[in-house]
Amino acid sequence: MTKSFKEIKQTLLMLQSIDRRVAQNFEKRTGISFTRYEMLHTLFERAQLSQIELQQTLKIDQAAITRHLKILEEKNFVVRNRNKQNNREVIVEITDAGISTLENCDLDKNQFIDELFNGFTDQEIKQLQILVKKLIDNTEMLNS
Amino acid sequence: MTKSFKEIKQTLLMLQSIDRRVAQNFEKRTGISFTRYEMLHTLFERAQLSQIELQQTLKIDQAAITRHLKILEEKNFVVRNRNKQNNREVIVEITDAGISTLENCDLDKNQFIDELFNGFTDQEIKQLQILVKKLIDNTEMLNS
DNA sequence: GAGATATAATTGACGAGTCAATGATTGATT
DNA sequence: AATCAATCATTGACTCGTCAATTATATCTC
Repeated sequence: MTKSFKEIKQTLLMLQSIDRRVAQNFEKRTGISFTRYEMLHTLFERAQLSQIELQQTLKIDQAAITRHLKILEEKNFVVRNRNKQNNREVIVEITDAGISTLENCDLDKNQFIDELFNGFTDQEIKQLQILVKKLIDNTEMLNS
Repeated sequence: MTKSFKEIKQTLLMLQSIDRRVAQNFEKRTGISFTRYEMLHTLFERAQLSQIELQQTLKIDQAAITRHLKILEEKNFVVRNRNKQNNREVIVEITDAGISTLENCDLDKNQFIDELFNGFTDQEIKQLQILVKKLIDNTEMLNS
């Protein structure tokens, strides 16, 4: 039951293009990289996290996490400390400066999301979410 | 009418993760980069194209196009010649070697698509396509 | 026809994420 | 207790795509 590749190809191409544009445009508007914003936001929601936990949430490589955190630390948006209970782990926390940076982005971020999903009904957003979830579950099986 | 950012954030994160995994896994299976496969496939469908036309189809930067074509040319999968009617343009064509490379990938590619869209109904694939199209239309408005 | 403008391709420098190798710490086995 | 394996973080080398600057050609305008 092989699907029409031509259409699938186009959909995948569009998906990649969307991602790139989202990242580019988000940074242009808010002044902070989309990935680093997501990191900060995740840390804001969940207080203290190890880098592994961040990695699992953001689904990017550990090496990338380390490098982003280095940048966020230089700007004093996060602090990092070894976990005393397990010295292999680094515990990351957002700082007040980090939180206020998040807050400053809020308007631009909301505006951005509104434009990105302009014309979408709640139903469609939910539908997209479901389909994307299904896709990512499938990608998790790909390596076997 | 700001949407629930938490869910949207997650959807966008998943989208990016899907794209990366698709590219990684496709190359691992077929031995050719996903983007370069798409280039070859586009050239196969449409015979002769300028690099600008390729760029518009693949929606990646011109610079990236130039570099991918350099690689494809080194492998003799494509040939490039200046357009005699307009010497600014380079006309790209797929070679027989390029075509047979495409053919060799076919089985792996179909297998890959089947796994990626495993459990999707035709209806769902169509739905995804529509939503993605809507999204990309919105991203095109973002810069204004 | 000469000079300004536009278009196509190329190059270099950059940021992002991946993989593989390394280091440091912890846990398990004997 | 000593070795061996597993886990977490870091680093270097790499690919990919972007942007900005450059070159070459074509088109427009006076």
